[in-house]
Amino acid sequence: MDDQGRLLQARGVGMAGHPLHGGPQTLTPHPMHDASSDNGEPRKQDIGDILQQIMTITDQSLDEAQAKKHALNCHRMKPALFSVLCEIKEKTGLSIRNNQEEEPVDPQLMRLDNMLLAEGVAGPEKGGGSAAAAAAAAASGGVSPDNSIEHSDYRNKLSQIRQIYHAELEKYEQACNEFTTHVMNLLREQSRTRPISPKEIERMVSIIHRKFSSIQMQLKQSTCEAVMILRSRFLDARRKRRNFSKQATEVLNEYFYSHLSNPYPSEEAKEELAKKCGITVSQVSNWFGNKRIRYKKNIGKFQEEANIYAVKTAVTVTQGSHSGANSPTTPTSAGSGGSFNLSGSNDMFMAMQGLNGDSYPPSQDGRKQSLHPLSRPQQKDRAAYTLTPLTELSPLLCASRLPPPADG
DNA sequence: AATTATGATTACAC
DNA sequence: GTGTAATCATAATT
Repeated sequence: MDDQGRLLQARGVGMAGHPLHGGPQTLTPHPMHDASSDNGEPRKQDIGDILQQIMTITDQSLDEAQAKKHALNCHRMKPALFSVLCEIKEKTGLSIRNNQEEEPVDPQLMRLDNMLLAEGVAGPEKGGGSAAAAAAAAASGGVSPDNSIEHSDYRNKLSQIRQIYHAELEKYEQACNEFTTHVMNLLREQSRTRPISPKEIERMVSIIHRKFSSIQMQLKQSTCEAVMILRSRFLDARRKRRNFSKQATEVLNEYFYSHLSNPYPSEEAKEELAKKCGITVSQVSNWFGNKRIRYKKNIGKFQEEANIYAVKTAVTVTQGSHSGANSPTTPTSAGSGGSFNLSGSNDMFMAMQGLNGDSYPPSQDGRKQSLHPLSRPQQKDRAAYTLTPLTELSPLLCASRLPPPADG
């Protein structure tokens, strides 16, 4: 009962106090007006004083403020004022949107996180689970000591990045926690003089966290960038091209020349070759792709090589009656008469071997220079490389003549 | 330093 | 997906 009466009275003051923000003087009761008949007057004055003190507390020095705060806390009117503030807050608090805004997990952040995890930067310590390293190990088949140096170099740099990343992350986390606890303490202390709901504290904390996580995101971003640069410098096979080992090339060449009529290894064959050579299947595919096109473009140049491997495999193949023998360069399996795709048969290759291979694709220097990166070679250009069908070519070949260059 | 060899990548066709 | 052809970027050679 008494409480309510006080509350009501206090509320009156509180309401009046609202416009007070503009000018506190209006609220301050005049002491001389003290008619002494009304015992509400001194209280009014009290409250006015309290409010005045609260309003000006920030203008004072820390010690002063601390003392004032303590005084206020001990003030007999404090509970009443507090409850008033509670009520006001309750009324106005409704307007404060409870913006839950459950962060929809920033996709950008997720991407960064995933990448860092994949690169072994964010993952478990020294897990070696670095996908890159694992892939590299798989690719090398464990038989390439030459590039292991580079990989260790790469790993060193990566762990350096990793170290920095973790150190920074920890720093941020620590700072975040420190700041959060600081703010929470502040709010908790303030909650003695003004009502602060746990929700508000929560909100504040989440705001802080969001700010810090945006800083973290920057860190992650730059770390990702660093990793990307490192990758492109060390792992981009194109930049760091290494020739295959001699044995690997040998194995590949052996297969190529012993299947010259159809140099298209099946998936299984590729896998086996890859295993034998300690390279990946796609590397085998690349090799055959390159080999086919380069062989086709200039058979003459590969004559010797073809000879070597033909002889090599010849030992294993039973040589039937080989009369004429005017061309010892004939690959063993060439007789099967398969087709080397697109440009004709291997028969043509064999025939071409007797020619000056260097001159076959007509000089392309001019073309090359005139070819702007933006203007793609058209069918016309490609035609220069497309061999004439054997049926048309053979008479010429018999005559040991080259087809005249395109320009005449 | 210039040239050639070579593995990888790209664009395109099927 | 496979292939070719052109091209790139580097390694190796001259």
